[in-house]
Amino acid sequence: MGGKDNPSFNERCYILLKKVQKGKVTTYKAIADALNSKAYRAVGNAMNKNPYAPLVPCHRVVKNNGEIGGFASGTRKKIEMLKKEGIKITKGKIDLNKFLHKF
DNA sequence: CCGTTGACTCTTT
DNA sequence: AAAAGAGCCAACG
Repeated sequence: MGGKDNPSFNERCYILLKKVQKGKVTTYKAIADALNSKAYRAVGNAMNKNPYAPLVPCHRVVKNNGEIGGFASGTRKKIEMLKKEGIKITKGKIDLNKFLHKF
């Protein structure tokens, strides 16, 4: 981030995501919305490539329906990290009313 | 420039 | 409730 080109869509995702504190999550849609875009999928792609982990906590991004979503190193890992941060996952789902970060 | 590719989402079966 | 279809959009070759 420090010495890159003009902020691409991806960069903006990362900057936004950095604001999500431990114990909270956000969704692909929420990020796209915050960027005034409908590029839900592009957000996922950005996370998949995230070069700034763990500074940018891409594991705190889940699906809009509370399911976990994917993870470059395996969804299993993602779940464990989230649990370790205090997020409860019931039947593979997160209660967004409780854990969703508000931008 | 055009076609493909997804860590997606919404609607309709 | 679960699956299938359609829509979306940035990145890459």
